[in-house]
Amino acid sequence: MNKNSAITIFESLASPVRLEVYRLLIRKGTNGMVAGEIASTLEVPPTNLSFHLKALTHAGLINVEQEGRFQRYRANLPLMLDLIAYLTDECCGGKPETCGDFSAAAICPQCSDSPSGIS
Amino acid sequence: MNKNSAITIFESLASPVRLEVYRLLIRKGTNGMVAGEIASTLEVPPTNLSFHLKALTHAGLINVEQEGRFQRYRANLPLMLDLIAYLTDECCGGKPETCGDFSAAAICPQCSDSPSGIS
DNA sequence: ACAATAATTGTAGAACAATTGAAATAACAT
DNA sequence: ATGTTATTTCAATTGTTCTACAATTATTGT
Repeated sequence: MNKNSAITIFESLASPVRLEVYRLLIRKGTNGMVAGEIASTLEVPPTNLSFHLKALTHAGLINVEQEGRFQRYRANLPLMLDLIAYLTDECCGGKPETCGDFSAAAICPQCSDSPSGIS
Repeated sequence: MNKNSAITIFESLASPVRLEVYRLLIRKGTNGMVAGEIASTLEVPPTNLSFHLKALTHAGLINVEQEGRFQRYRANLPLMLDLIAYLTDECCGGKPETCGDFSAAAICPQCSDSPSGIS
């Protein structure tokens, strides 16, 4: 994970259509969905959906696999873990004792080690 | 957390300047930073930084507190937890047995309960 | 009161993203 | 082979966001 990848991911999820696509695919888990199903479920014209699927795929947030004339899309959830790790990389400057009320034990490695960090 | 809040958060972090501000403030933890410090650290003109700080504040990603003529900004890390919970809300349709190789145990509540989910 | 410092607001032009419809590509069925 | 279905690409239009400069507000120090 780096700055450019993170930006691309955030740009991808900053669109209502793409956010709904991503959340839908997370709900569908390993099965995923083919493009047409996504289009009819979310009531987005196929041509527009294709534009958004391309953006999500380019960001790595979803994967695509061909099935005959269908394209099956699946969410890439682990990428979200990388992104969170990138954001909280050097939380509290790596000094747990300064974390105090930062209140993000569940997300910040340093806060978890802090005396006031709730595990 | 709802769709509009999530969109606003993603839009906020989709800008290189704002992403760097947010990461910088996470590193600074509870101390935070005043606007001028952020501007000089990231080498962004104050007028432009102000524009981005407003967007981040509006999204709830950072908080601001007045200190005399300074404005001290701090990251709101817990909001990130809400966002992640929103994304993974109904992961795998709530059926752990279908999670399979979804490989997101650390982030998806259902996957964590699944036989193949790694805790 | 006056000047200096910290930060924000308003405005305008440039850059970028989203949507649409028409056309193209590719796979399948008859 | 031909027609049909699934999906993507292209081009044009519209709307939004970014940046910079000038002006403004608010606080502090003399």
